[in-house]
Formats: sequence, structure tokens, C-alpha cells
Amino acid sequence: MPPRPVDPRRDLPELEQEVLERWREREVFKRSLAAREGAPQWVFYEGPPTANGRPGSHHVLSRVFKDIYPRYKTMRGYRVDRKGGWDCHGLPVEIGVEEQLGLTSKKEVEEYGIEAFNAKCRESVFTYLQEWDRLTERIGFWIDLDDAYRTLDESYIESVWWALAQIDAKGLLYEGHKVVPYCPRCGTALSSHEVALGYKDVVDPSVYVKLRLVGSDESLLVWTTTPWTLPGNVAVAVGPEIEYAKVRFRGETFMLAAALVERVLGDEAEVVERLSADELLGRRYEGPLFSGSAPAARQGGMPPYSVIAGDFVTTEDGTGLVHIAPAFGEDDFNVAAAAGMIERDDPGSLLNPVRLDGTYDERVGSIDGSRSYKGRFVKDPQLTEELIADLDANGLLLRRSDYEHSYPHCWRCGTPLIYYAKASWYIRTTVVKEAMLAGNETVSWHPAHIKHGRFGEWLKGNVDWALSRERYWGTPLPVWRCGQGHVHVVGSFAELAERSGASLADHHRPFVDDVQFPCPSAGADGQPCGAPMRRVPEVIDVWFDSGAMPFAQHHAPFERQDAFQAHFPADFVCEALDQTRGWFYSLLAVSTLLFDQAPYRNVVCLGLILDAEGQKMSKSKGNTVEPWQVLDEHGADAFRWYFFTSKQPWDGYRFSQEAIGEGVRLFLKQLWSTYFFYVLYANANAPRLEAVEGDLDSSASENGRRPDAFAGDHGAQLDRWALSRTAGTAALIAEKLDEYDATAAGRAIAELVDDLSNWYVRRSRRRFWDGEPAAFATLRECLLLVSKLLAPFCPFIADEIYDNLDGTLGSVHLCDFPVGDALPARDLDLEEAMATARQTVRLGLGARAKAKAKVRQPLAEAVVVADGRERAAIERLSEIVREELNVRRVRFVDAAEELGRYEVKANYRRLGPIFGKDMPLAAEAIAALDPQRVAGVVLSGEGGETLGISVAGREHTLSAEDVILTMSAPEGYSVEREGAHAVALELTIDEDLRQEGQAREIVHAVQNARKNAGLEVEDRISLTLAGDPRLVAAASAHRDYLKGETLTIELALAGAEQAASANGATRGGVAGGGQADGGEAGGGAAPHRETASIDGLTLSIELSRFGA
RNA sequence: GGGCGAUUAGCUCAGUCGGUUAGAGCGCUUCUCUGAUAAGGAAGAGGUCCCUGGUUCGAAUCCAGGAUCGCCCA
Repeated sequence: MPPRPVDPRRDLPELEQEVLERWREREVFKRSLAAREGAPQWVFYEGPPTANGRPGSHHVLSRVFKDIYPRYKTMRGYRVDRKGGWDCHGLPVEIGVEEQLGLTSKKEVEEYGIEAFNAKCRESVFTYLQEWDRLTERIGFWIDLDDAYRTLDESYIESVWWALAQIDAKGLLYEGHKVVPYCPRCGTALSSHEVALGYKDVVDPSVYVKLRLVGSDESLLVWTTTPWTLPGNVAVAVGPEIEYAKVRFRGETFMLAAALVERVLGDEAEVVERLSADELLGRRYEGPLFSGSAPAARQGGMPPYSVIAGDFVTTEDGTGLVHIAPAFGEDDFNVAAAAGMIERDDPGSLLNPVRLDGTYDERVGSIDGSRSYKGRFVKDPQLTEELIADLDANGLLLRRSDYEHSYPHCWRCGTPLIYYAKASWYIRTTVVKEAMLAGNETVSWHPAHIKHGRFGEWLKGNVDWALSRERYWGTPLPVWRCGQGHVHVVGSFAELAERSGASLADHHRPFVDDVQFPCPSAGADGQPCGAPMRRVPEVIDVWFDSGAMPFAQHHAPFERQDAFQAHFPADFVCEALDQTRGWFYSLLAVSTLLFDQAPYRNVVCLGLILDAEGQKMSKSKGNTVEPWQVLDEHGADAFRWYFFTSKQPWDGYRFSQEAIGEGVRLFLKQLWSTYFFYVLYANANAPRLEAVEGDLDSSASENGRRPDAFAGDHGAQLDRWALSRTAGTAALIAEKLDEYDATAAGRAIAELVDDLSNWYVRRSRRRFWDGEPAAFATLRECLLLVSKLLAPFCPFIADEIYDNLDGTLGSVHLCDFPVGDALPARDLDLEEAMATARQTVRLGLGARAKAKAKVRQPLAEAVVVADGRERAAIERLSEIVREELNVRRVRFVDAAEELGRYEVKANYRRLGPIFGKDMPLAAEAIAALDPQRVAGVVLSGEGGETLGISVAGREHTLSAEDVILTMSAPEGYSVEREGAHAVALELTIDEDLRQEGQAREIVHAVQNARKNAGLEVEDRISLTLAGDPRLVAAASAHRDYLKGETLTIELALAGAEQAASANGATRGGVAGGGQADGGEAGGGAAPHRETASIDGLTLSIELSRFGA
């Protein structure tokens, strides 16, 4: 059946809507899965987005990459289930709702009511669900959104609880401390993102404080910009690599870093002794400061008020001795823990005299003990002054000064943040660090450097996972505790119901907070403790939610354990680069903790999208590109194509509408017009083609190997080439997609389409006009193959082409990806020969341009200088070269004969490794040889003669690969050359050639007139030519050619006088152009008239549709 | 401050194992071709391959240091 007609100017976004409709009608996605029932699984995990904001261009990026590989693998025969997912919990959701409700602190949230607040959160999570769904469908991302998992579902939460109970059973869940940026006014810890929002430059007082060593008159000199942290001091840290000095200064003795003596104390200071960090370690000083209570010494740890080691200590500022307050700094906390002064999972071991509201507790008072600082806000400037005065009064202050620095403030209320140790629940991931590293080794990362770089390095520095959040909208931490300090982790809803008797419809806060049950732990007497257990107030870090998705999405192990097992681990996950610390990590950590293996085999990381100026896109800058804008203007295929092919996706994008438009013009439009060309002429020649249809169907079967060539030999080479070229590209694309290199694969398709359009079709046009079946079969086959190769990239246009040219399976997405036997035969010799022939054409066109000889003017001869393989290749395809260059003959000559002389150069690449240091000598020796002789020997191996060089005592026989031959210009001859290959043109134009050139110009003018007259390509015409007798004579001499080219049935030729009278007056036309003089010749009886000017001669054209 | 990446033509990007004239597309100039293509072809202009050292017969490519930009972490 002939294909339906194609609009060459088809609006692609509009076309895509129709294709979408067809997919819906034919249920193509569903059928593509059903067709792979029972096939091997290839597993994809959807990293769940949150639908509380509009989807942006970066979401399109990740979603199209999440689409291309599953589509490809499906076509390769795998079953690729694609379950959607939504991330529903977390602080961003809460903050959105707080803004909506005008709440600014946790206190206000609690006054509003947790139940109502969480209800708002639940609503807001799906605010933009519809837009997400619509976008997902519009961009052609095939994923099952009807059966998507949602982290807020009861089933999901229960699986998360199960996971935590498993982890607890392994003894890996504990309560410890975490130092967090904390806003004492809002009572909230801030995420790093929020902290980054609130940096301000401020001036704080900084103080140098003397800490007297026990039993000595020497003092450690420490420096701090936060005097309020001094009551929390328990140690002083030294840098292990730093050299220290004992100095005399104004009658006192201080210890500080040797490198800082002068900067801190000036030139008055006298260095008494130099000592290493080791000599200071373990020294004790007098404490506490400002505090009535000191922490207890711990078994096996350093006692309080000792000098300990800290890697982070530098000599960039301060004194090289750092005051350590573990409650108020993460480094402080870590070094104190490393020194055994505190225990992470023992909250009692930490000295923290600051309350949650940011005021001191009763333990803090003046140094002499005379008054209390209880209730004072620690960042109050007045308090700071009092503390400093107190130090001074007690002889502990060396100096104070003002220090300007950038300090974080609460982005909501502007209060300076404090770093503050808060109780938090942890997973002891450090225990499985080695297992995670081992798991990472089994993963293929794209790009590869992530594996041992960003991700691997980060894994090596793994610290325990701070799991809990003091928030409201999240999976509740399933930890219950009784008054005796016993802890129980609940692993299922059934267990909770059984223990408590309470059955909840919703296990979120606040409902779950009310559930109590008797403590099951063994008491001191061996009997169950039985004290009432209450749930701890925290919820779980949302990253744990998403990390649990491999099983939680199926509600495993409670339900569908088999589904989980069949889909674990994933073959493929794909997210933005920032997920290395996010989802990529949480998936790996959870899977390692529970199953001791990596949850994915291949990871593709995507980069950031920047605007055209390289600025990060953000709503606040207003430089975002809305996806809908792109989709409406250019369409989904164009959007996808840009992301796939403009660059490697992990490098990030400089994004602009123009860049997408370029892809449309250069690729999609080119493909479309090649397809249009095929359909146009297939329909124009339909009767003729139908006559041989049986042959075509048998030769271009769906997946079977086709015969190498079609009947007829005129162009059989081009056909074989096009098919071979397409087969080679198909193999390359499969290889690249298997390596997750969509960029290289896509670019290869573009090159193929360009070759088909600008070489195959261009050189074969006449065969399509003539209705040659082999040409149609070849182009159809190539286009169908392209549609399959392109299907994962641009699923819309690919499906349209397939549907119109074949359509047997209902969609290209139900086809197999063409590999192996399904591909046409390769002919590598022919591909190479064609490349050489095209180079010859390039040279010949260059020679024409140089001689200002228009291509339309035939020339007598092209002289091609080539030897050996090159010559054989060009000879094989000389007919193509001849036509393309528009010459009567192609003549071959050996290089030595007439057109040029060879130059010979050493091939460094080959000889370098052989001669090494002597390479320059070898190059000289080769340059000294007679190039013609080298060429003769090397190219044709005349008479078994060999050539040798001798360098530094080494003999070497030259082979063809050892030298590079180039042509040198002959005297006074104009040729184009490249390498060992040149083309010269015979420029003499005799009368015969001139007349043929004029005949071609006439044809060209008539073709323009046909177009101006609005005729269809297959319309036959009656034509009358008049004007300059020389042109009429040329037309007469090439009468048959002229009639054939212009589909003229009746041709009338007239003299100049007639032409003038027919037109009234002769108009000067533009060379090669024409001017319409009549109406539409196609429609009415009035003939179309115009005049043209050829070589300065006038031609009058009058034509009408034959039979009209 | 740490980890990772990037830096090649006016712009967007390739560049294989280190090989001697560093490429493509877009844009620009000139010419040309066109019975599918807002296309195509030829020629031209346009380069401190971020910088400095080093390794090597030979470095855009490998090594070290530095600069700038970006991401992540602190």
C-alpha cells in the first residue's frame, strides 16, 4: 500500500500530539511490556521526585534519560517494568506549608496543631501532580504512574519500619549527639542549604585566653571568636604536624604555635624552647571556665582539660591551639570523641550547659563564682562583654580585638545561628563502610570518575547516618522508650497493634505519638520491665525513605516479596549528580545494611542545567526555561535530542531555546524531508512500484536478512553502500547504548541521516524520478532502520515514520532493535571506497571553484591522480564521481606522470617507537630520499624492490606505512590535492560543451518556471521556448534531454522575433532565475509565461499542464 | 579549608594509544548548487589548546604546581 502523503512543513509539536493519541488508542506502552512477558528482566528504579513544585527543565533532563535506556532495552528483548514513584515527606514540604500558612517556627506549627499541619502537608505534596503527569506523558517518558509508589503510604511506611527493626536487631541503631547549625529562636536545626542562605558579614569580638597548665606558671594561649562557648570547654587541641614554642612575654610564659609567635605577640616575645605537638599532648590545664561542673573522666579516655590532637588545627589564624567545646562544634565533638572524652551513643557524657532556647543553664556563672549567668542568651553582645571583662578581671585575657568574618544567620528570623549538639538517632553505617566500598566496586558509574572520585572518596569518609529529624511530616521513627531507659523498635503495624491494642488507620504523627505499650525488655529481676513505653518524637530522614524503595515500593517483605526479589538489584538508575550524597548513597547504605550488596549495577549521573550565560537557573533569577515553552515551540523530540546529543550529560548544559532549534533544523527537519522525499516519489510512482511490489516485500522483510543488492546495476553500488552504512551505524549505536553513551550514539544517527540525505538521495535522485524499484526499496529500508535506531531517542518522529512506511507491528516501539542478522550486509571495502570517492568529489568541486567553472557547465575531463587502493576505489565508483563533477570523462593517471610530484615525510607515529631518540635522524634520512622513487616502490612495490635507511647503525626497510606521501604542486597547473590524491580539470569549453551547458541552464529555468506555475512534480507539460537563437539551438540540440528532464510532452521552439511579440517586450531576467508572467498554469487554461537570462541571452518560457 | 570535575575558534562542542598542518556545527565573508530539505557544496577569515615548569625524539593529550569557573562537603 502506498504511504499516506506527507506535509514537508509539518508542525512537529502538533504531530507529536497525534502520535500520543495513537499510543493511547493502541495502548502501545502496555503492549510493549506485554510483548516481553517472561523475557529476562532489566530493572529500572525511579528516583522519586516531589510533586509539591512545578516540574522544570532539569526534571525533563532526568526523565528523558530515564526513558531512553528502558526503551532501548525493551527493544533489545528485555522486560523493563517501570514503576513510578513519589517522594512525599520532608522539610521542603513542611517549609512550603509553613509559608502557605504564615508559620515561622516550630512553636507556631505546634500551636496550629500537628494533625492539621500534616493534613496540609499531605495535600500539598500532590499540588502539581497533574502537571507532572501531563509533562511526563508529553515528553514521552514511559513509566507506570497509575501504580506509582508513594512514600507516605501506609504500606511504604511499614516496610521502612521493618527495615529499621532489622537494622536495630543487628545492633546498629543508637541515640547519640550531632552538632547542628541551630536557630535558638526558631528552635530548629537548619539544613546546610538553609545555612547557605543566611551568611552575613559581621564583626565579632575575638579573644586570646590564657589557660594555665596544672602545676606550672605556663599557660596555653587559645583564641576564639565565640567566647560564649568557653563554658563548654573540655580540652585544647594541637595540630600533630605543627611546631610549638614556649615564649616569655611581659613576665609570663605562653605556649603557642611557633609560626604564630610574632603575629600574636609581636617582637617582644622571646622564644625559650621549641617543642613538638607530641610533647604537648596529654598536658593538663586548669578548668573549668565559667562553670561549676566539670564532665566526669571516662574509662580509657583522656581526662577533662587535657591537650588532645586535632587534624583540623592550622596556623592560618589563632594560636595553633584550639579551644574544644564538643557541644558547640562538629570538629570539637569529633576530636573529643576520638580522644575518648565523650561517647557518641552516651548522651550523658557530653557537657552542654546551653538550653534549647539558647540560654545558659544553672551551671554557668562568673569565674569567681559570685554570680550566675543562668538564663542569659549566649549571642547577646552585652553578655559577651561581661564574659570578656570577667576573663580580664581574672588575669586570663591576653588581648581582645574585633574580627570580621562571614557568619551564618537564620534565613527566616535573622538570629545568629549557634552550632549545638542535639540528641539524634544514628545508624552505625561506619560498621558497613567496607561493605559499601566493596559494593561500590560492583557498580558501573557514568561518568566513570564518580566511582572512585566523588562517590568513592566520600564513602571512605563515611560517618554514622544521622537518621532522626525533629519535625512533623515524615515517617515516624518506630522507636519506643520507657522510663527505665529501655528502647524497643517496632517492626510492623501488626506488632504495634498487638503490643498496644491500638489499631491505626494512619501511622503518621500525631496519631502514632499517642500509642503506648508496656515495656517488653527484661528488668533487673529478669521479669519484663512493663513500664509504659512512649514513642520518641522524631521522624525519619526522608533519604531513608527513598533508600528503602527497592522493597518498600512493593510493601515487601509483608507483600509481594517475589516482586522485590525479581527486581533487585536494579540494572539502571539515573539521577542528577547531587544524588551521590542523596539517593545514590541512601540506596547503597540501606541495601548494604539489609542485604549486603549494592542495589544497582549501572548509574548514570546528570549535570546541572545552566542558562545561556552559564548562570545557574533559579526561580529567583528569573532565568529558568519553562519546559512547556520548549515543548510548544520545538516539541518533545527536539527537547530530548538536545539533551541526548549536545554534550555528555554529566558535564551540564548551557541551555537555550536557540540551541534546541538548531537540532531541529539540522537533524529533525533533515530526516523529515528525506522521508518526505521518499513518500512524494513513492506516491508519484505508485502504479509502477505496485507492479513489482511482490519483489519488494520479499526483499525487505521485517527482520530477515535481505539480498545484498537489488535488481539492476545502475546505482546498485549506492544502494549497497547506503544499506551497509546504515548497518554499520546500527551496530555502533547498540554498542554505545550498551555503554550508556547516548551522546555518541545519537551523533552517529545524525551523521547517518546526513549521509542518506546529502549523499545517497542526492546521487540517486534520478532513480527516484524514474521510479526505480531498487532505489525505493533501499531508501525505505534505510528509513525504517533509522526509525528503529531513533525510537529510543525521538520516539515520536520515529514512530510516525515507521507507522507510515511499514506499521506492521502497530508501533516502532513494539519492534526489535535491529542487530545482527536483522541488519543488511556490511561491505567495508565499498564504504571505504565511497569515502575516497567523496574526497575526490570534494577536490574536484574545489578545483571548479578555483577555476570559477560553474558545476552546471559540463567539462570534458577530470584528471584524477591516485595510486593503489585509492585509485581502485575511485575507479570503482568513477561513474558517481563523473556525474557529481559534471564531466564527460574521468581519466586516471599515476602521480609520477604529469600532474605532480610527491613529497615524502616520515610517519612519526610508526617510526617513533622504533627509532626513539634517533627519530630526528631517521626523519632526515627519509627526507633525503628521492620521493618519486619512494612513491614508486612503496605504492606499487615495483619489481620487488625495497628501500632502506640506516640510522645510528640500525637498518630499516621502509614499508608503505612508514612514510606519508603528499602531492606537491606542479608548475603552472591548478589542481586540488589532499594527501596522495589530486584532481585537475580540463577547462577548455568547446561549442559542444557550451551548448550542453546552455541546455542545462534552460532545463533549470524551465524547472523554476514549473515551480512558479505551481505544478506538481509529476505533472506533464506543454512547453514553448523562444528567445535568443543560440539558446533555441541548444534546446533543439538537446531536445530529448530537455523533454525528459522537464516532463515535457509537447515542445515547441520558436525564433527570437516570435518570442518578442509573444511577450510584448523582452524583460531582462536575473541570471538563472525567472519572473512569473502569467497566472496559475496548473489550474486554468492560461499558460504560464516568464523570461530568463542565460549567459546574458534571453529565453522566453511558456508552459501549461499537458492536457489542461 | 577538603573532595571531584571543567578550561580547545566569536558561540556550542569533538579530539582514540602522546606522533609533527588541532577538527565539526552555528555565526561571518565570497562563490556555487538546487524538479525533498529556511537545506546542500567549495573557498576564506577566525586558535597562546588557561598559565608555569617537568617527562619525552615528540605534549591539547602524561606528571607537578598555580589561576579561573562549577558541583559537593566543611
